[in-house]
Amino acid sequence: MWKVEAVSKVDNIFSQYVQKQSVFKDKTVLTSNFIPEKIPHRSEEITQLSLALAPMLKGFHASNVFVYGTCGTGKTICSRFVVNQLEEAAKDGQIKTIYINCKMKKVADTEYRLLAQLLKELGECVPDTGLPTDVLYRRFFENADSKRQTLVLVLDEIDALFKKIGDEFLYNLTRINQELKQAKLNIVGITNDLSFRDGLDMRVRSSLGEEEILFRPYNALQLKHILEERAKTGFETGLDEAILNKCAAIAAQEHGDARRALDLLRVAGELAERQGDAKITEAHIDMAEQKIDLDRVIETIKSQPSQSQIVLHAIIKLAESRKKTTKWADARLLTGDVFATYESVCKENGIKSLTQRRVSDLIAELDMLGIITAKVISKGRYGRTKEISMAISNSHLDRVKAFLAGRFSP
DNA sequence: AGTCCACAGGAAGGGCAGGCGA
DNA sequence: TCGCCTGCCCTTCCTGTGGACT
Repeated sequence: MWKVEAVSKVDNIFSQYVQKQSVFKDKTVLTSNFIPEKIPHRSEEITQLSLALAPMLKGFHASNVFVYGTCGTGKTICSRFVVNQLEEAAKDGQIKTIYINCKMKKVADTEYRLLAQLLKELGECVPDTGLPTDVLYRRFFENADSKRQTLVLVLDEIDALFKKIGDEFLYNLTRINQELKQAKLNIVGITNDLSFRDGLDMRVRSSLGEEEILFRPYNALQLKHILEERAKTGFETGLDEAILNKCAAIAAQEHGDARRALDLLRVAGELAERQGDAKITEAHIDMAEQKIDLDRVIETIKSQPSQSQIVLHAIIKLAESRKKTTKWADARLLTGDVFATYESVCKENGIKSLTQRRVSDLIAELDMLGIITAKVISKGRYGRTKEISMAISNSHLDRVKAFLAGRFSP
Protein backbone atom coordinates (compact mmCIF):
# COMPACT_ATOMS: atom_id res chain seq x y z
CA MET A 1 0.00 0.00 0.00
CA TRP A 2 1.18 3.54 -0.74
CA LYS A 3 2.10 5.19 2.56
CA VAL A 4 3.70 8.49 3.42
CA GLU A 5 6.95 7.13 4.85
CA ALA A 6 8.69 10.30 5.99
CA VAL A 7 7.94 13.97 6.02
CA SER A 8 10.76 16.22 4.92
CA LYS A 9 11.19 19.12 2.58
CA VAL A 10 13.63 17.09 0.46
CA ASP A 11 11.23 14.20 -0.31
CA ASN A 12 7.88 15.40 -1.60
CA ILE A 13 5.17 13.32 0.07
CA PHE A 14 3.46 12.78 -3.32
CA SER A 15 6.58 11.62 -5.17
CA GLN A 16 5.89 7.94 -4.39
CA TYR A 17 2.37 8.30 -5.74
CA VAL A 18 3.53 10.03 -8.90
CA GLN A 19 6.21 7.40 -9.59
CA LYS A 20 3.84 4.48 -9.02
CA GLN A 21 2.17 2.91 -12.06
CA SER A 22 -1.57 3.65 -12.02
CA VAL A 23 -4.13 0.91 -12.70
CA PHE A 24 -6.07 3.47 -14.76
CA LYS A 25 -5.24 4.56 -18.28
CA ASP A 26 -8.12 7.06 -18.54
CA LYS A 27 -10.41 7.30 -15.54
CA THR A 28 -12.93 9.66 -17.19
CA VAL A 29 -14.04 6.80 -19.45
CA LEU A 30 -15.32 5.06 -16.32
CA THR A 31 -17.58 7.91 -15.24
CA SER A 32 -21.27 7.84 -16.09
CA ASN A 33 -21.30 11.24 -17.80
CA PHE A 34 -18.65 10.26 -20.35
CA ILE A 35 -20.18 10.07 -23.83
CA PRO A 36 -18.44 7.35 -25.89
CA GLU A 37 -18.20 7.45 -29.69
CA LYS A 38 -20.43 4.40 -29.89
CA ILE A 39 -23.20 3.61 -27.44
CA PRO A 40 -23.81 -0.14 -27.42
CA HIS A 41 -27.28 -1.75 -27.17
CA ARG A 42 -29.16 1.49 -27.70
CA SER A 43 -29.24 1.83 -31.49
CA GLU A 44 -33.02 1.44 -31.65
CA GLU A 45 -33.66 4.20 -29.09
CA ILE A 46 -31.05 6.49 -30.70
CA THR A 47 -32.70 5.99 -34.10
CA GLN A 48 -36.14 6.78 -32.68
CA LEU A 49 -34.90 9.96 -31.04
CA SER A 50 -32.96 11.03 -34.13
CA LEU A 51 -36.00 10.53 -36.36
CA ALA A 52 -38.11 12.62 -34.00
CA LEU A 53 -35.65 15.52 -34.04
CA ALA A 54 -34.35 15.29 -37.62
CA PRO A 55 -37.04 17.51 -39.26
CA MET A 56 -35.56 20.58 -37.58
CA LEU A 57 -32.46 20.20 -39.78
CA LYS A 58 -34.69 21.18 -42.71
CA GLY A 59 -36.37 23.95 -40.75
CA PHE A 60 -39.56 21.99 -40.08
CA HIS A 61 -41.34 21.49 -36.81
CA ALA A 62 -40.04 18.49 -34.89
CA SER A 63 -41.86 16.62 -32.15
CA ASN A 64 -41.34 17.24 -28.48
CA VAL A 65 -40.12 14.00 -26.95
CA PHE A 66 -40.54 12.24 -23.62
CA VAL A 67 -37.74 9.84 -22.75
CA TYR A 68 -38.59 7.27 -20.07
CA GLY A 69 -36.61 4.61 -18.28
CA THR A 70 -35.24 3.59 -14.91
CA CYS A 71 -31.87 4.78 -13.55
CA GLY A 72 -28.77 3.97 -15.56
CA THR A 73 -30.55 2.83 -18.71
CA GLY A 74 -28.72 5.33 -20.91
CA LYS A 75 -31.46 7.96 -21.30
CA THR A 76 -29.26 10.96 -20.58
CA ILE A 77 -26.19 9.74 -22.43
CA CYS A 78 -28.20 8.83 -25.56
CA SER A 79 -30.14 12.09 -25.52
CA ARG A 80 -26.95 14.12 -25.20
CA PHE A 81 -25.31 12.04 -27.89
CA VAL A 82 -28.19 12.64 -30.31
CA VAL A 83 -28.49 16.39 -29.68
CA ASN A 84 -24.71 16.79 -30.00
CA GLN A 85 -24.88 15.03 -33.38
CA LEU A 86 -27.81 17.20 -34.37
CA GLU A 87 -25.92 20.35 -33.52
CA GLU A 88 -22.95 19.10 -35.56
CA ALA A 89 -25.13 18.27 -38.55
CA ALA A 90 -26.77 21.71 -38.60
CA LYS A 91 -25.22 24.47 -40.64
CA ASP A 92 -23.79 27.67 -39.11
CA GLY A 93 -25.06 27.11 -35.61
CA GLN A 94 -28.65 26.91 -36.87
CA ILE A 95 -29.48 24.57 -33.98
CA LYS A 96 -28.49 25.17 -30.38
CA THR A 97 -29.00 22.59 -27.66
CA ILE A 98 -29.34 23.42 -23.99
CA TYR A 99 -29.06 20.65 -21.41
CA ILE A 100 -30.46 21.31 -17.95
CA ASN A 101 -30.70 18.91 -15.04
CA CYS A 102 -33.84 19.95 -13.17
CA LYS A 103 -32.70 18.18 -10.01
CA MET A 104 -29.73 20.49 -9.63
CA LYS A 105 -30.52 22.41 -6.44
CA LYS A 106 -30.10 26.17 -6.64
CA VAL A 107 -29.66 25.89 -10.45
CA ALA A 108 -32.86 24.77 -12.06
CA ASP A 109 -35.29 23.70 -9.36
CA THR A 110 -37.73 26.62 -9.63
CA GLU A 111 -39.39 28.42 -12.55
CA TYR A 112 -37.26 31.52 -11.99
CA ARG A 113 -33.99 29.60 -11.73
CA LEU A 114 -34.73 27.51 -14.80
CA LEU A 115 -35.53 30.58 -16.88
CA ALA A 116 -32.42 32.30 -15.53
CA GLN A 117 -30.34 29.25 -16.44
CA LEU A 118 -31.84 29.25 -19.96
CA LEU A 119 -30.95 32.91 -20.41
CA LYS A 120 -27.42 32.30 -19.12
CA GLU A 121 -27.04 29.53 -21.71
CA LEU A 122 -28.08 32.07 -24.34
CA GLY A 123 -25.34 34.38 -23.12
CA GLU A 124 -27.43 36.76 -21.02
CA CYS A 125 -26.50 37.89 -17.54
CA VAL A 126 -29.38 37.30 -15.11
CA PRO A 127 -29.41 37.93 -11.33
CA ASP A 128 -30.08 34.93 -9.08
CA THR A 129 -33.23 36.61 -7.80
CA GLY A 130 -35.09 39.89 -8.05
CA LEU A 131 -36.71 40.04 -11.49
CA PRO A 132 -40.38 39.23 -12.12
CA THR A 133 -40.78 35.96 -14.05
CA ASP A 134 -42.66 37.60 -16.91
CA VAL A 135 -39.60 39.80 -17.49
CA LEU A 136 -37.48 36.65 -17.81
CA TYR A 137 -39.95 35.13 -20.28
CA ARG A 138 -39.88 38.32 -22.36
CA ARG A 139 -36.09 38.44 -22.35
CA PHE A 140 -35.99 34.78 -23.35
CA PHE A 141 -38.35 35.38 -26.32
CA GLU A 142 -36.36 38.42 -27.47
CA ASN A 143 -33.00 36.67 -27.14
CA ALA A 144 -34.14 33.49 -28.90
CA ASP A 145 -35.82 35.45 -31.71
CA SER A 146 -32.83 37.70 -32.27
CA LYS A 147 -30.62 34.67 -32.91
CA ARG A 148 -33.11 32.98 -35.28
CA GLN A 149 -32.03 29.58 -34.00
CA THR A 150 -33.85 26.35 -33.35
CA LEU A 151 -33.40 25.60 -29.69
CA VAL A 152 -33.45 22.05 -28.35
CA LEU A 153 -34.07 22.09 -24.64
CA VAL A 154 -33.13 18.85 -22.89
CA LEU A 155 -34.75 18.78 -19.44
CA ASP A 156 -33.27 15.91 -17.46
CA GLU A 157 -35.18 14.68 -14.38
CA ILE A 158 -38.18 16.71 -15.57
CA ASP A 159 -40.35 14.95 -12.96
CA ALA A 160 -38.39 16.72 -10.18
CA LEU A 161 -39.34 20.07 -11.67
CA PHE A 162 -42.98 19.01 -11.99
CA LYS A 163 -43.10 17.86 -8.35
CA LYS A 164 -41.64 21.17 -7.19
CA ILE A 165 -43.52 23.73 -9.27
CA GLY A 166 -46.33 21.87 -11.04
CA ASP A 167 -46.99 21.75 -14.77
CA GLU A 168 -47.79 25.42 -15.35
CA PHE A 169 -44.21 26.04 -16.40
CA LEU A 170 -44.19 23.07 -18.78
CA TYR A 171 -47.42 24.38 -20.27
CA ASN A 172 -45.79 27.77 -20.82
CA LEU A 173 -42.80 26.13 -22.49
CA THR A 174 -44.97 24.14 -24.88
CA ARG A 175 -46.76 27.37 -25.85
CA ILE A 176 -43.54 29.28 -26.45
CA ASN A 177 -43.48 28.53 -30.18
CA GLN A 178 -46.61 30.68 -30.57
CA GLU A 179 -44.71 33.63 -29.06
CA LEU A 180 -41.52 33.12 -31.07
CA LYS A 181 -41.42 34.75 -34.50
CA GLN A 182 -38.00 33.84 -35.87
CA ALA A 183 -36.91 31.00 -33.57
CA LYS A 184 -38.27 27.56 -32.67
CA LEU A 185 -38.13 25.57 -29.46
CA ASN A 186 -38.19 21.81 -29.05
CA ILE A 187 -38.25 19.99 -25.75
CA VAL A 188 -36.76 16.62 -24.84
CA GLY A 189 -37.97 15.66 -21.36
CA ILE A 190 -36.12 12.88 -19.56
CA THR A 191 -37.57 11.09 -16.55
CA ASN A 192 -37.16 7.86 -14.63
CA ASP A 193 -40.62 8.19 -13.13
CA LEU A 194 -42.76 6.03 -15.39
CA SER A 195 -46.00 7.35 -13.89
CA PHE A 196 -44.96 10.99 -14.25
CA ARG A 197 -46.96 11.48 -17.42
CA ASP A 198 -50.23 10.51 -15.74
CA GLY A 199 -50.04 13.42 -13.32
CA LEU A 200 -49.71 16.02 -16.08
CA ASP A 201 -52.43 18.31 -17.33
CA MET A 202 -54.04 16.93 -20.54
CA ARG A 203 -52.83 19.92 -22.61
CA VAL A 204 -49.23 19.53 -21.42
CA ARG A 205 -49.35 15.77 -21.89
CA SER A 206 -50.44 15.99 -25.48
CA SER A 207 -48.07 18.74 -26.60
CA LEU A 208 -45.02 17.68 -24.60
CA GLY A 209 -45.33 13.98 -25.23
CA GLU A 210 -45.83 14.06 -29.00
CA GLU A 211 -43.26 11.27 -29.20
CA GLU A 212 -42.34 8.85 -26.41
CA ILE A 213 -39.29 6.64 -26.15
CA LEU A 214 -38.89 3.96 -23.51
CA PHE A 215 -35.43 2.84 -22.41
CA ARG A 216 -35.55 -0.72 -21.12
CA PRO A 217 -33.06 -1.88 -18.45
CA TYR A 218 -29.84 -3.53 -19.65
CA ASN A 219 -29.48 -7.24 -18.96
CA ALA A 220 -26.32 -8.72 -17.40
CA LEU A 221 -24.81 -9.64 -20.79
CA GLN A 222 -25.31 -6.15 -22.17
CA LEU A 223 -23.88 -4.61 -19.01
CA LYS A 224 -20.85 -6.88 -19.26
CA HIS A 225 -20.31 -5.79 -22.85
CA ILE A 226 -20.55 -2.09 -21.87
CA LEU A 227 -18.03 -2.62 -19.07
CA GLU A 228 -15.68 -4.52 -21.42
CA GLU A 229 -15.69 -1.62 -23.87
CA ARG A 230 -15.03 1.00 -21.21
CA ALA A 231 -12.40 -1.12 -19.44
CA LYS A 232 -10.36 -1.40 -22.67
CA THR A 233 -9.62 2.33 -22.63
CA GLY A 234 -10.11 2.91 -18.90
CA PHE A 235 -7.56 0.49 -17.45
CA GLU A 236 -3.88 -0.13 -18.14
CA THR A 237 -4.25 -3.92 -18.07
CA GLY A 238 -7.16 -6.13 -19.05
CA LEU A 239 -9.65 -7.21 -16.40
CA ASP A 240 -10.52 -10.79 -15.45
CA GLU A 241 -13.80 -12.01 -16.85
CA ALA A 242 -14.96 -12.83 -13.31
CA ILE A 243 -14.62 -9.17 -12.34
CA LEU A 244 -16.74 -7.99 -15.27
CA ASN A 245 -19.30 -10.72 -14.59
CA LYS A 246 -19.58 -9.74 -10.95
CA CYS A 247 -20.03 -6.03 -11.64
CA ALA A 248 -22.58 -6.78 -14.36
CA ALA A 249 -24.49 -9.19 -12.12
CA ILE A 250 -24.71 -6.71 -9.24
CA ALA A 251 -25.87 -3.91 -11.56
CA ALA A 252 -28.33 -6.21 -13.34
CA GLN A 253 -29.95 -7.01 -10.02
CA GLU A 254 -30.42 -3.28 -9.50
CA HIS A 255 -32.72 -2.78 -12.49
CA GLY A 256 -29.95 -3.04 -15.10
CA ASP A 257 -28.24 0.12 -13.93
CA ALA A 258 -25.17 0.76 -16.10
CA ARG A 259 -24.19 3.76 -13.97
CA ARG A 260 -23.96 1.48 -10.96
CA ALA A 261 -21.80 -1.01 -12.90
CA LEU A 262 -19.36 1.72 -13.97
CA ASP A 263 -19.17 3.18 -10.47
CA LEU A 264 -18.40 -0.25 -9.06
CA LEU A 265 -15.58 -0.78 -11.52
CA ARG A 266 -14.09 2.68 -11.02
CA VAL A 267 -14.23 2.59 -7.21
CA ALA A 268 -12.82 -0.95 -7.17
CA GLY A 269 -9.93 0.37 -9.28
CA GLU A 270 -9.37 3.23 -6.86
CA LEU A 271 -9.34 0.85 -3.90
CA ALA A 272 -6.90 -1.49 -5.65
CA GLU A 273 -4.64 1.45 -6.42
CA ARG A 274 -4.70 2.69 -2.82
CA GLN A 275 -3.84 -0.76 -1.55
CA GLY A 276 -0.96 -1.00 -4.01
CA ASP A 277 -2.49 -3.93 -5.88
CA ALA A 278 -1.72 -4.18 -9.56
CA LYS A 279 -5.00 -5.93 -10.41
CA ILE A 280 -8.61 -5.62 -9.38
CA THR A 281 -9.97 -8.63 -7.50
CA GLU A 282 -13.48 -9.69 -6.51
CA ALA A 283 -12.70 -8.53 -2.97
CA HIS A 284 -12.18 -5.02 -4.33
CA ILE A 285 -15.63 -5.16 -5.95
CA ASP A 286 -17.21 -6.18 -2.62
CA MET A 287 -15.44 -3.34 -0.87
CA ALA A 288 -16.45 -0.91 -3.62
CA GLU A 289 -20.09 -1.93 -3.25
CA GLN A 290 -19.99 -1.19 0.48
CA LYS A 291 -18.11 2.07 -0.01
CA ILE A 292 -20.47 3.44 -2.66
CA ASP A 293 -23.51 2.73 -0.50
CA LEU A 294 -21.96 4.23 2.62
CA ASP A 295 -20.68 7.32 0.81
CA ARG A 296 -24.09 7.91 -0.70
CA VAL A 297 -25.81 7.68 2.68
CA ILE A 298 -23.29 9.91 4.50
CA GLU A 299 -23.24 12.51 1.73
CA THR A 300 -27.03 12.62 1.62
CA ILE A 301 -27.24 13.15 5.37
CA LYS A 302 -24.48 15.77 5.38
CA SER A 303 -26.28 17.74 2.68
CA GLN A 304 -29.47 18.00 4.78
CA PRO A 305 -30.23 21.10 6.85
CA SER A 306 -29.53 20.92 10.61
CA GLN A 307 -33.19 20.51 11.57
CA SER A 308 -33.52 17.51 9.29
CA GLN A 309 -30.38 15.99 10.82
CA ILE A 310 -31.81 16.52 14.32
CA VAL A 311 -34.99 14.70 13.30
CA LEU A 312 -32.89 11.78 12.04
CA HIS A 313 -30.81 11.87 15.22
CA ALA A 314 -34.03 11.72 17.26
CA ILE A 315 -35.28 8.76 15.21
CA ILE A 316 -32.03 6.85 15.75
CA LYS A 317 -31.96 7.72 19.45
CA LEU A 318 -35.53 6.52 19.90
CA ALA A 319 -34.88 3.34 17.91
CA GLU A 320 -31.80 2.67 20.08
CA SER A 321 -33.90 2.84 23.23
CA ARG A 322 -36.53 0.55 21.69
CA LYS A 323 -33.77 -1.85 20.62
CA LYS A 324 -33.49 -3.02 24.20
CA THR A 325 -36.95 -4.55 23.98
CA THR A 326 -37.16 -5.34 20.28
CA LYS A 327 -34.90 -6.01 17.30
CA TRP A 328 -33.36 -2.93 15.65
CA ALA A 329 -34.96 -3.62 12.29
CA ASP A 330 -38.34 -4.19 13.92
CA ALA A 331 -38.36 -0.91 15.87
CA ARG A 332 -41.46 0.92 14.59
CA LEU A 333 -41.66 4.51 15.73
CA LEU A 334 -44.60 6.87 15.56
CA THR A 335 -44.56 10.55 14.58
CA GLY A 336 -45.67 11.67 18.04
CA ASP A 337 -42.83 9.77 19.78
CA VAL A 338 -40.28 11.04 17.28
CA PHE A 339 -41.46 14.61 17.79
CA ALA A 340 -41.16 14.31 21.58
CA THR A 341 -37.58 12.99 21.26
CA TYR A 342 -36.79 15.67 18.68
CA GLU A 343 -37.95 18.37 21.11
CA SER A 344 -35.78 16.99 23.89
CA VAL A 345 -32.73 16.85 21.56
CA CYS A 346 -33.36 20.48 20.61
CA LYS A 347 -33.66 21.45 24.27
CA GLU A 348 -30.43 19.62 25.19
CA ASN A 349 -28.60 21.41 22.41
CA GLY A 350 -30.17 24.82 22.96
CA ILE A 351 -31.77 24.81 19.50
CA LYS A 352 -35.22 26.26 18.84
CA SER A 353 -37.54 23.41 17.85
CA LEU A 354 -39.90 23.49 14.87
CA THR A 355 -43.61 22.70 14.95
CA GLN A 356 -44.89 19.16 14.58
CA ARG A 357 -46.33 20.11 11.19
CA ARG A 358 -42.88 21.03 9.91
CA VAL A 359 -41.25 17.96 11.50
CA SER A 360 -43.84 15.83 9.72
CA ASP A 361 -42.63 17.29 6.42
CA LEU A 362 -38.99 16.65 7.35
CA ILE A 363 -39.86 13.02 8.11
CA ALA A 364 -41.49 12.77 4.68
CA GLU A 365 -38.33 14.23 3.08
CA LEU A 366 -36.08 11.72 4.89
CA ASP A 367 -38.39 9.00 3.61
CA MET A 368 -38.08 10.29 0.05
CA LEU A 369 -34.29 10.21 0.38
CA GLY A 370 -34.44 6.55 1.35
CA ILE A 371 -32.84 7.10 4.76
CA ILE A 372 -35.95 6.07 6.67
CA THR A 373 -39.20 4.38 5.77
CA ALA A 374 -42.36 6.20 6.80
CA LYS A 375 -45.71 4.59 6.20
CA VAL A 376 -49.05 6.16 7.10
CA ILE A 377 -51.04 3.77 9.28
CA SER A 378 -54.28 3.96 11.17
CA LYS A 379 -54.42 2.76 14.75
CA GLY A 380 -58.15 2.96 14.79
CA ARG A 381 -59.43 4.64 17.91
CA TYR A 382 -55.85 5.65 18.66
CA GLY A 383 -55.55 7.81 15.60
CA ARG A 384 -53.70 8.02 12.33
CA THR A 385 -49.94 8.42 12.28
CA LYS A 386 -46.76 7.51 10.43
CA GLU A 387 -44.90 4.36 11.28
CA ILE A 388 -41.21 5.07 10.93
CA SER A 389 -38.32 2.63 10.63
CA MET A 390 -34.70 2.93 9.57
CA ALA A 391 -33.86 2.17 5.94
CA ILE A 392 -30.08 2.35 6.42
CA SER A 393 -28.37 -1.02 6.68
CA ASN A 394 -26.81 -2.01 10.03
CA SER A 395 -23.33 -1.97 8.55
CA HIS A 396 -23.64 1.77 7.74
CA LEU A 397 -25.43 2.78 10.89
CA ASP A 398 -22.37 3.24 13.10
CA ARG A 399 -20.88 5.86 10.79
CA VAL A 400 -24.22 7.69 10.61
CA LYS A 401 -24.66 7.55 14.39
CA ALA A 402 -21.12 8.81 14.95
CA PHE A 403 -21.65 11.72 12.57
CA LEU A 404 -24.95 12.79 14.17
CA ALA A 405 -23.76 12.23 17.74
CA GLY A 406 -20.74 14.43 16.98
CA ARG A 407 -23.10 17.21 15.96
CA PHE A 408 -25.96 16.98 18.43
CA SER A 409 -24.89 15.30 21.66
CA PRO A 410 -24.85 17.83 24.51
C1' DA B 1 -73.84 3.49 12.94
C1' DG B 2 -71.68 6.98 15.16
C1' DT B 3 -67.76 8.64 17.79
C1' DC B 4 -63.15 9.53 18.49
C1' DC B 5 -58.22 9.78 18.18
C1' DA B 6 -53.74 11.42 16.45
C1' DC B 7 -52.20 12.67 13.27
C1' DA B 8 -51.57 13.66 7.65
C1' DG B 9 -51.31 17.04 4.59
C1' DG B 10 -53.23 21.20 1.91
C1' DA B 11 -53.67 26.24 1.83
C1' DA B 12 -52.52 30.66 3.11
C1' DG B 13 -49.56 33.78 4.65
C1' DG B 14 -45.52 35.85 7.55
C1' DG B 15 -40.79 37.07 7.70
C1' DC B 16 -36.43 37.20 5.85
C1' DA B 17 -32.66 37.96 2.44
C1' DG B 18 -31.45 39.59 -1.89
C1' DG B 19 -31.87 42.01 -6.44
C1' DC B 20 -33.89 45.42 -9.77
C1' DG B 21 -35.43 49.81 -11.46
C1' DA B 22 -37.41 54.38 -10.95
C1' DT C 1 -34.02 55.07 -0.99
C1' DC C 2 -38.16 52.67 -1.65
C1' DG C 3 -41.48 49.72 -3.66
C1' DC C 4 -41.80 45.55 -5.82
C1' DC C 5 -40.33 41.18 -7.13
C1' DT C 6 -38.26 36.56 -6.14
C1' DG C 7 -37.13 32.04 -3.34
C1' DC C 8 -37.08 29.82 0.94
C1' DC C 9 -38.34 28.27 5.47
C1' DC C 10 -41.56 28.25 8.56
C1' DT C 11 -46.19 28.67 11.29
C1' DT C 12 -51.08 28.62 11.72
C1' DC C 13 -55.34 26.98 10.58
C1' DC C 14 -58.03 23.86 8.72
C1' DT C 15 -60.20 19.56 6.76
C1' DG C 16 -59.70 14.74 5.95
C1' DT C 17 -58.81 9.98 7.27
C1' DG C 18 -59.26 4.94 8.73
C1' DG C 19 -60.10 1.76 11.91
C1' DA C 20 -60.88 0.62 17.00
C1' DC C 21 -64.17 1.41 20.21
C1' DT C 22 -68.91 2.18 22.04
